[in-house]
Amino acid sequence: MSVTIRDVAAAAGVSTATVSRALRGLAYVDEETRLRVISAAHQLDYVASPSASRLASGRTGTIAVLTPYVGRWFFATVIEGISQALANVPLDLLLVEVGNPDRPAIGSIEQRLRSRADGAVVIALPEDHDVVDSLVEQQFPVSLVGSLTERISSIAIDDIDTGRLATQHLLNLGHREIGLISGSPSDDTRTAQGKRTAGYVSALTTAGLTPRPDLTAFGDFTQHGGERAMVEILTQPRSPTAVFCLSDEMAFGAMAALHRHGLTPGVDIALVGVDGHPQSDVLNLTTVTQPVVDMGRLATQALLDGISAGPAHQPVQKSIPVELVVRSSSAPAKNG
Amino acid sequence: MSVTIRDVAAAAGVSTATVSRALRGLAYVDEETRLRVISAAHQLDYVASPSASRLASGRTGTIAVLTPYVGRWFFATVIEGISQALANVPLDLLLVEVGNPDRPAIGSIEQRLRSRADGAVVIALPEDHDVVDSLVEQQFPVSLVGSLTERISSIAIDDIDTGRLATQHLLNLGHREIGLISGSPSDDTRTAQGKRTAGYVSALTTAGLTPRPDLTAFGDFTQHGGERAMVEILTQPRSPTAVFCLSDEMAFGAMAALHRHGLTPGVDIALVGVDGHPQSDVLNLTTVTQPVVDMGRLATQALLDGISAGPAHQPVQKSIPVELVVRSSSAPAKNG
DNA sequence: ATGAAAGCGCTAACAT
DNA sequence: ATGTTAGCGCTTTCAT
Repeated sequence: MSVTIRDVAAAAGVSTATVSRALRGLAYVDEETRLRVISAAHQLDYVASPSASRLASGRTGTIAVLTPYVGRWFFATVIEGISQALANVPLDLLLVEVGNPDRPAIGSIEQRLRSRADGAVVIALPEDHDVVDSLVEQQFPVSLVGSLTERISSIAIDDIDTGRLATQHLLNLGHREIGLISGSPSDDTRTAQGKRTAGYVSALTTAGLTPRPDLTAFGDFTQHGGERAMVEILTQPRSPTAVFCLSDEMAFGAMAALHRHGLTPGVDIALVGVDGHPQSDVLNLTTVTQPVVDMGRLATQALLDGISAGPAHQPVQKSIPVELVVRSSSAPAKNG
Repeated sequence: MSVTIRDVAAAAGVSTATVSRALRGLAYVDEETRLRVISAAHQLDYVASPSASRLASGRTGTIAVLTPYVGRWFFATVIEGISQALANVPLDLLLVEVGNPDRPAIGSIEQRLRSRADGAVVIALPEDHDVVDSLVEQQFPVSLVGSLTERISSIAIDDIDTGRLATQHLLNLGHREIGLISGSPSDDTRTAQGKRTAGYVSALTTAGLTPRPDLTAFGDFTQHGGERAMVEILTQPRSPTAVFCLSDEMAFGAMAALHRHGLTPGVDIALVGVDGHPQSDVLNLTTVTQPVVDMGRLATQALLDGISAGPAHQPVQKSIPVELVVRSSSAPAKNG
């Protein structure tokens, strides 16, 4: 079909082996020869066939990104960081949507991945998720972003601390009836959701309060879900004076619900989110921010290091510090 | 390393050719044989090596997505649509960030793509962008989302109309001094930005008005940029009573700027955006919405059709209808 | 309906 | 420093 390594070899008057070495910058090539080869390759507009070199070398030259969602802010932003980290290395980025219960894939992902990528950055999947587990078991290089674990490279914020920080902030403001908008009803303590909830509970109990189950609702980590959840909470007999939302997007929805009920965030009900979504600024949402792009970049770097160092590599674990950004959505309890 | 087609062949007592045929669902395989092969493959946990089959067949089994940004809402959402369209076909999704002036890539993208993907969905790049041009010239299957052109499959909204619609809405409300927040100072008329601006100008001139250059500012399609742009506009001697923002994200920034200046969108200055970003709802932003996920899905489908139909394929052009969603950010001019 | 065998275009020993 | 030569694991004629 197109120009092959043989054409370049012929044009440069060398063997294909020399072309291969010269073009990949390997040693044992006379500088003069290298230049001749490069020039020939350039002239012929030669590009090595990835399939061929992958087959021959056993390396795929690609990094897979495993993510449950691609459009949501947190995930898209992590992917942006990964893409940045990959911009200056000769690796392809294979995007794989996984574990989205709405859309099951064909065939097992672990299986397909094995021969398709040299490693994977996994976004927001717990360490003992089936896919992660079987990948790790197969010695497949993996790096997690959004959850921390000892045996695998992983970058995340301290979610328990995040929950505690947000809740404590509300407590400090004098709030005593603090609701919670979580993602889904699950008592899985390994997930970000589980940990943030644990932090929330811990802060409350430390303050001598008991979490009221009737003030917990679920928003599926979407804005519309957050809106519905807030409505649910508002229809309870005794409304809270503050609500901790496990993500900014849900908090935005909660804000919308408040507005629709003629209430003002920070005046009638205090709101705190998690993420540091760009819009939290415009909407004056108090939030616990995390450096999402950096996290994607760091996880990718850890993965690349792990791949080049081999299985002996010590996994990198990095707990990224979060920061509470106080805005007008959280104000002192009016009280009485 | 792992189990190959030969192992399966041995286990099933057939040749590798038969295994290949059986597993890919080709004809001329006895049903009984096929079952035996499938069962053997299953038992051995066999997965065909993509590099090998790609090399042998000449097809890459992957679709590239070319995008200038991965984290921004519009782009991430289009990618989500593409990912959805690819979920049920055996094609990999290769994500390639291009044309982001901040981060030049290594080597020419067109060149690398040729041997890496069977086709590409290109997001928001004009038809005569270098990359698109050279791809098309090489007969490489391409499908555009975000711009329309006759010779290539393309899905987009009518951007001129979009600009006109938004501006006309403001005119209908009685506004006469209508500012513009665009992306960047460029008079390229092929881009979405150029066309929306043209629609804006057209609506104004049709109404007998002359666009005032001092009421145009640039926000780089980001929220912070939109904020700065709005500040610029506000510091002009004669402020407008309304501003048309070429994207919702910039409009959010503009809202923030207004708030910071003690002004209320829709009361002091009317605002209209473009996109239908989920947050436009919470923020009560009047906007021209486009079905972004669908557009990604449609473009992908068009690409796949084009690939299977061969070069004879008639390109699909689809101009997606937009819809003006009126919210409280646009109110009648106070007037006098 | 199935098998044999020749590649696909590279890389990686191994020679020289 | 460079060339020779076996594959890598599949697909695809061409036979049978």
